Amino acid sequence: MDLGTVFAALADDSRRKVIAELASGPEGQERACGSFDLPVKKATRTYHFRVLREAGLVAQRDHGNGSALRLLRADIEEHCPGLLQLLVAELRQSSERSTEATGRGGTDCSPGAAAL
Amino acid sequence: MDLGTVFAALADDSRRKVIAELASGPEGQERACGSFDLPVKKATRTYHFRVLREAGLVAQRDHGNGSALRLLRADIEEHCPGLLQLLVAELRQSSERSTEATGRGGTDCSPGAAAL
DNA sequence: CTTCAGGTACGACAATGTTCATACCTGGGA
DNA sequence: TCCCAGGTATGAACATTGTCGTACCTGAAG
Repeated sequence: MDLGTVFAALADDSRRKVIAELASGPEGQERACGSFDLPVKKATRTYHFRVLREAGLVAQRDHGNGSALRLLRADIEEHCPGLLQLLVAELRQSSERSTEATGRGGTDCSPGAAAL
Repeated sequence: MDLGTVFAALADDSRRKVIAELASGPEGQERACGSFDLPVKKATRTYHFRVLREAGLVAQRDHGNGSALRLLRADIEEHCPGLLQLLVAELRQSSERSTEATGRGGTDCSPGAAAL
């Protein structure tokens, strides 16, 4: 687990969002790759998932037709304690911001945002 | 303090080393820009320091002839708790590695590494 | 079987990031 | 005074990254 690779992976907004949403969910949760709302085409999505895998942050399981991501929480907490909290806090802040703006109905309709 | 900018800044080995060495030193310590042993020319060094400044990680004071870096520890700890510990741990590991290899005389001759 | 949604692989491309040479500025010491 | 060490600014070369179109594969539904 290389810090440089991890930081490079987390420098991108889309990838940080994926990790933060996974970290907001329960331990061991698998989430469908298509369930992340990213502002990019699917080829780019595939690319981002690969970067996250190669940084050792997630594992990807192939369902034949679809696939799912699982956060490698134990590894991350062991090598980078506190890192996930940072990302979750950022995600929470951004969803608070959009809740303020619209009055209701921000990003927190995503599963797990209210859970932990 | 933008997480994306911070992670991008810390994705580079040289920049991570600078922050880690500053974080290993005492609070409020000022360290001469030239005292960091980086494997790049001085123009590149200047560039890296600028990236660190613009990420909000360090402040730079001009001595006329030379200049010095100071870690913005309070800001970092407030917005990214635990981040500095990660970098210090990585620095310590790498200097342990070189100490093992040579038997003695690794990177820890740099000021501040043994101090605290 | 045919079609379709979800993914991947590959190549292309623009945008960014990293590195350096060079020229320049500044202050301190010979 | 004249250098020199330490920094910066600029511009160029180069590498990397992020994005996408396209072609392709796979399993499920009709």
